[in-house]
Amino acid sequence: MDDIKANYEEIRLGADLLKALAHPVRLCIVTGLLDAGACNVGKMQACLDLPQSTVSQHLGKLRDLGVIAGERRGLEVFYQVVNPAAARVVTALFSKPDDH
Amino acid sequence: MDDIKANYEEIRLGADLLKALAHPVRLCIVTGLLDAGACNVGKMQACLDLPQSTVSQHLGKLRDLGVIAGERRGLEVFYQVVNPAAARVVTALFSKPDDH
DNA sequence: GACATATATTCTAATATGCTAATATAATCA
DNA sequence: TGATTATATTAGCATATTAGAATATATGTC
Repeated sequence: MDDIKANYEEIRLGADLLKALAHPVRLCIVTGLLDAGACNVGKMQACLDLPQSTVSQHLGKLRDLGVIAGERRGLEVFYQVVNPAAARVVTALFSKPDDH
Repeated sequence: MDDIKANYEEIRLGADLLKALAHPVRLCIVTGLLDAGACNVGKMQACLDLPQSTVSQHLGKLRDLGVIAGERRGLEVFYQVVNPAAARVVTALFSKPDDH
């Protein structure tokens, strides 16, 4: 607790990553991508039942923070999770600890 | 990706937890508490070098979401992390994956 | 090139969040 | 009881975030 500001930069970056994940729609996207491996925007949009621009903006935030990356194939863009820390966080969040 | 809304309530709760952690000061507090086990407010305040009310409000948010709980001893209140999912998330966030 | 489809960006209004200062509560002690 | 210390709460303002509509940018097809 004494050197709480020593690694403040790391804390700040960590908080930014958590903030990117701390929205139901974005968390839903990342969770879904981790399950599915990859997905194109149209399908996500259909699953989420949200306007195209809303989904695209959330994807943009995740992209800007390096959580996901997209690859274009023809008209479509397929996204996947490329940030190991983000994947660890989401897994940890939803992992049921062993009952005992 | 198909049943992305099936467990939407779980997603929403998870996002709320991440939101509580997604601020540098609060993440700093939780990280510090996980390291130290417990700490009183005055010491946190001194470490963080922030006004008393600012720290108290952040503690309040963490308390309201069940991330931390405080126990009064005389004039002081000692807080500790009581939410396993929050602890798992912070640990996952800062755990260095093995190089290989 | 004109058109259709998939995705991204920009703008705006509404809402949420964070900070500061002031005030309130709780516990201790003289 | 009055004063002191530690912590919590409230109110007001500034800033950030969000959703949705409109518009823009690829890419592919005719």
